[in-house]
Amino acid sequence: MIKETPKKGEQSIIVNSLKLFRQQSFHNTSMEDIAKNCGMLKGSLYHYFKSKEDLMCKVIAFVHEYFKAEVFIHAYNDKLTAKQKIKKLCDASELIFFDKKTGKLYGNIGVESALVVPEFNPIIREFFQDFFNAVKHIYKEKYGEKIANELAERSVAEVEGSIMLARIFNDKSYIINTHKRIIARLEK
Amino acid sequence: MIKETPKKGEQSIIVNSLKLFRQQSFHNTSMEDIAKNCGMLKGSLYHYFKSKEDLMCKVIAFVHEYFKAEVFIHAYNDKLTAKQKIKKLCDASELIFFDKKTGKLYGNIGVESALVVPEFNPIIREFFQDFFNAVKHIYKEKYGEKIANELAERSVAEVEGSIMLARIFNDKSYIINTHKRIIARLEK
DNA sequence: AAAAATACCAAACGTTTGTTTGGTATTTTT
DNA sequence: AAAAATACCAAACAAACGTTTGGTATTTTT
Repeated sequence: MIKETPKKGEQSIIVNSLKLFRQQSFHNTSMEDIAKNCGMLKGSLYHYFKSKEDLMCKVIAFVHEYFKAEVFIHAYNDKLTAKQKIKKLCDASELIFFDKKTGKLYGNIGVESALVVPEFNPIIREFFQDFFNAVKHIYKEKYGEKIANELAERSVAEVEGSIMLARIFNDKSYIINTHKRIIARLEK
Repeated sequence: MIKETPKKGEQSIIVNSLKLFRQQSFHNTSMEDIAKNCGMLKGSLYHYFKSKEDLMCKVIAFVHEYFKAEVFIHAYNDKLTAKQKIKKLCDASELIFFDKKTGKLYGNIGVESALVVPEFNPIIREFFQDFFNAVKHIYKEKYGEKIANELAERSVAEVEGSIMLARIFNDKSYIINTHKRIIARLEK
């Protein structure tokens, strides 16, 4: 018998939800949207998640793990120079925010909902803490503790702000220019 | 006869809505919330606004005008030096984002909803265009067209990013530090 | 092989929410 | 003074949404 059913199970629901949340935001995605995308009924989702917020939390955690494994990790690869590290980090995050197929620009799903659903706040903090630590770790190769700290804080703010502007004006170059500047700060 | 009724009329509804939208965001504020705050029934709101989105658009426009009159305007006061201008601009916006009474931190209501409600996008763009122009106008006193442009883009991104971080970590210093840096770029 | 857990379906529930309708005082215009 | 516009009230509506319940195959465990 050939199984042609869409992948199910918790993990696949999370991935499908992530896709929808990225495309249409948390508030504009209903449990029915998600269920349909998974080939099941919305009530069935409650077999895996106790609420929509619970699902979202697990989606954010998934994204967090993804960033750790695919983006932040480059900061700790000691085979690279500081400049190479930051470059890899920027490239990897561009791959996430720019959809090469559709040309669409995505934001950080957590950020946008963290300010509206207090429940998400703690996990978003963890995400940014890791983001900050990764960037700081790179700058510390070239700068002292205090300056590295300031540069990291500034870089994270600049990146997040430029992602927002990029989405509002539908123009990637805000992000690309910010990345260039961040890399330049490590230039010899 | 003494009139003790809460102020009504379109303008006062807008101001009341702004207060609620700032405190609880667009999605977490219902028409009933707004009506109650105005001392009327929610149906009555439709005498002034044809939808919740229409109301929000007018609230955003109100904020935009407020920023023009109280914040951006300092960029064009030619009695001030560039440094004085940017300083006034930063001070004025801090007055808006920090609630001295409650200690609460507010965000830019439009930004957070523009990414969720496409209808708001054009008016938010106008807001940022004016913001950008004001900052650029200041930097042009010291730098050439191209650098002023880049510095303005960067400053706006940094400010917006730091507002976001400030709210997520509930810590004003992100904004304060960013303002300091922006001012420092005009130091002799 | 029996028991238990898993992975759903089908349907309904209850609440919230934005919006509409019809009417009535009050104010403004003519 | 009559007519028209304004500023609401009171009530209902309709749709969407997250969630619950009860049940049934299927798979896993014992």
